[in-house]
Amino acid sequence: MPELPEVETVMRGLEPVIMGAEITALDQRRKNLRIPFPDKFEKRLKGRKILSLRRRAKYILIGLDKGEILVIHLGMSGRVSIIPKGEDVELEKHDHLVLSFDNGVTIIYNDPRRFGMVFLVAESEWESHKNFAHLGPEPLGNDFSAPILQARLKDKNTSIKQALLDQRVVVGVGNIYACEALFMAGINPLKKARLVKGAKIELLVKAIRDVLTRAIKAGGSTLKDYRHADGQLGYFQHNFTVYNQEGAKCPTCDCDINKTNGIKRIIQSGRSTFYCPKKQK
DNA sequence: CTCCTGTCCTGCCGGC
DNA sequence: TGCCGGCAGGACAGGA
Repeated sequence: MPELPEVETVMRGLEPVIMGAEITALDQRRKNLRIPFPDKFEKRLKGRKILSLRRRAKYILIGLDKGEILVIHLGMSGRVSIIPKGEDVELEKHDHLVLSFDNGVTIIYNDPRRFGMVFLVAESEWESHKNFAHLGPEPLGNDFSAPILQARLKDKNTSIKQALLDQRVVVGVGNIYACEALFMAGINPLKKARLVKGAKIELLVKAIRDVLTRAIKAGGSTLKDYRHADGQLGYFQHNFTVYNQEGAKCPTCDCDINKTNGIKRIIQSGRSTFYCPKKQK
């Protein structure tokens, strides 16, 4: 599920609720997700105060006192729910972690497919940790620009679509926003990455930034009191232009009039790509 | 090295 | 109604 904007939204939703609070209990309801939960997990969390919340790529980093970071990755189907003080905690299927805080709030991590990860890493070592060491630039940060993207694409023999999904090239872009950004930039997803350059790179950088920024805004606007009505963070409805729009008319050209049949769906590396063959050359 | 495929897991949807 | 195949927003290991 979640790409950068959804992860950012979850983090922003958690921040005002748990910042400064102390963890009083952990109910760990199974032993692993994709990877095992940390040894002595509750012991290491209990009594810890939340000092910071950050996002890196699609990871949420929750800084604890005593020098450890609680790292959460939502995988494909992870969700976080906030149960406010005074409300009953009713557990549902696939609720794997239940964190209680001294301010009365409860946080639940739910993940049906269990592709997510939750682990601890020392504050001083997280950047060299194997999950973070090879990550590319943040697309909304200063280290993401046309020259930098071009440098990372120039030796890539794969398609531009697959290159954008490679977290070493740029982080946070997943299947949906890769499709959307390529559409905005007018680039064919099948085009070889190394052949995307010049003005097209400029357009692509702008498209990636725009599409992610707009999605974060949409996510933020769905956060009512920093959570959905049902308490869930992480899922919100977007209107995608091409993603999941197979057969629809492309909004910016007359592709379906000349019976090219509008938005097309193809498979690249086993994953769906949606695009307009007329607009995206 | 790079690139591609298979795999982890459950839920949902459409076709028969 | 039930069963089955296909597909789903991610990321990794392993093989070519």
